[in-house]
Amino acid sequence: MLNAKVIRANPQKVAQELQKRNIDGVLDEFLQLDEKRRSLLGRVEEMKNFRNTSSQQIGKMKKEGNDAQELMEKVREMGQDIKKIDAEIKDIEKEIENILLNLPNIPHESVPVGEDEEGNIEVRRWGNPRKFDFEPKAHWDIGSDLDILDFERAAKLSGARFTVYKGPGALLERALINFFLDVHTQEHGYKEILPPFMVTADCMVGTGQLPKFANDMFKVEGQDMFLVPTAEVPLTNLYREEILKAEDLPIYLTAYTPCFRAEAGSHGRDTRGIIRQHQFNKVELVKIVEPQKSYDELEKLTADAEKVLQLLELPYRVMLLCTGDMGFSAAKTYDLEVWMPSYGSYKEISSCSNCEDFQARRANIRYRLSSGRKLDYVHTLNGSGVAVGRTVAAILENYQQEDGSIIVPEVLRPYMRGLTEIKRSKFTS
RNA sequence: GGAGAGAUGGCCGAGUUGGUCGAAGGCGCUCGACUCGAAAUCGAGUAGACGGCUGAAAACCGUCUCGUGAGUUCGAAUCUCACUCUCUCCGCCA
Repeated sequence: MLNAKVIRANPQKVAQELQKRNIDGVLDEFLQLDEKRRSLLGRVEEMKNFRNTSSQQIGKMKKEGNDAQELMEKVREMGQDIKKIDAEIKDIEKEIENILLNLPNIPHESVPVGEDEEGNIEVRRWGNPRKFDFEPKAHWDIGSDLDILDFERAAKLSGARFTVYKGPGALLERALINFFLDVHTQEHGYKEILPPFMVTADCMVGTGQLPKFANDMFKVEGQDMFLVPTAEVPLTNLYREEILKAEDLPIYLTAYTPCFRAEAGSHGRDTRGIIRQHQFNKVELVKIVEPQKSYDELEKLTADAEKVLQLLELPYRVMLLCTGDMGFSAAKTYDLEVWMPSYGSYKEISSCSNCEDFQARRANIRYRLSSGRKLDYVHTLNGSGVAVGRTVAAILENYQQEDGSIIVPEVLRPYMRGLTEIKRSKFTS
C-alpha cells in the first residue's frame, strides 16, 4: 500500500511512477475523496470537541446541584449530526482504502521501464547448457517413460494441472525439499518455519494477493480462508500487527509449503508437464529488514537462491524484471531462469523481490528504531529458494541419458539413499 | 460439541457503585547525574493512528483507540448485545 501522505504531497510524481506500471487516472479520484474527507473530519472533530468539553461541564454542574438540562439537550442533538457525518466519513474512507489497496507498488529507480517480459534485462549467466549428442526429451516424456510422473492418473484424481509423483520421482521431490531447507538454514542463516497451508483473507491483503487477485487463489468454501499460493504469505504475515525491536532485525525465514494457484487466465500455457500446476511444492525465503538495508538484502537473497542451482549444477540466468513484468507488491525483482533443453530456453524457477514497505504498510509490521524511539515500517523481501517441481523438471531434462535414465545430481544422493541413477523398473521405490 | 475464565500501552499488570483514565505500579527503553569505565543507585522522559499548523519536520492543538463491531448515555476501559481469539475442565478424534 502506498503512503497516502506521499500521494497527497506529490501527486504528479506518484502518477508518473504508476504510469510505468500502466496505471492511469485513479489518483484524481483519490485526491478528491481525500480532500472531502479532511474537510468533513475538521468539522466533526470540532463538534466532538464541543461535546467533550460540554460533558465535563455537565458533570461539574450536576455535582454542584445545578440544572444542566438545557446543555444536555443541545449536546444530544449535536450527537445526531455527529453520527451522520461519521458515517459519511467512514464511507469515504472505505472508498479511499479501496483505491489504495488496488494500487501496485512504485518501482525502484534501478528498474527498467518496459511493457512486458521483452523489457527485462539479463544481469548474469551461470553454467553452460549441455550439448546433447542425442535428441533430448521433454521432462513429461522422461517422467512418463520412467514411470515416475503419472499425468493420466493425476487427472483422474484431480483434473488438469495436477501430477502424481511415483517411486524415485516422489523421492526426488522430497530430497529437493530437504536439500533446499538444509542449505538455507545451515549455510545461509534462515530459520525454518512450518506454517499453516491455509490463511485468512487478512493475510492475503497483507501481502497483496487481495483484494485484486482473488481469482488466482483457491478459497475454502464457507470460510474466510484461502489455500496459500506461496509461503511468502504465511511467513510475511507472521509479524502482522506487530512492533519489532531493531535488534531483532534482520529476520530470515524459510519454509517448505505446497502452493495452490487457480491459474485462471493461463489456459493453454504450459499445458504439458509439471511447469504450471494447481498444486506445487516450493521452498520460500522471506526477509524482514530495516529499510536502509533492503537493497543489499535483495542481492544476498538472490545469491542464496542461486546457490542451490549452482550446487545442483543447473545452468541459469538472472533477469532484472522491467516495470511491466513485476508483481503487484514488488519494487524490484530478479527472476532466476533455469535452462530447459526441451524448450531450448531458460524458464523461470525463482522470483526474488524487495517489496520495501508496501506489504509492511498493509500488514502493519513496524519496528522501533534503536536511535530515538520512533516507529517505522520494516521492509519485506521474498524469493523462491526455489520452486521444487520446476527443479525436478530441470533435473530430468538436464541430467537425462540417451537410454532414458537420469543421473542423480551428486548433492542429492545423500538425500536419496545414495541413489546415483533413476532407471525404469517395476520395483524401484 | 458442552461448561467456565479472560482479552488494557514495547512487555507485565492495576483499574466494573459510568465523569480531569490514554489509563496506577513494575519491567524495558532513552537522556542526565554519579564513575577512570561499567554495574548498582538517583533524577527526568517514554503508546499509536488520524487531522490542523508548516515547504517539510519538531513543538503545539484537536479527534479517535483499553480484542472487533454495534448500542445505552450529556459522558463508557467501566453498562447492554453480537462476533473473534486465548486459557481451563469435560466429551470426541489423527
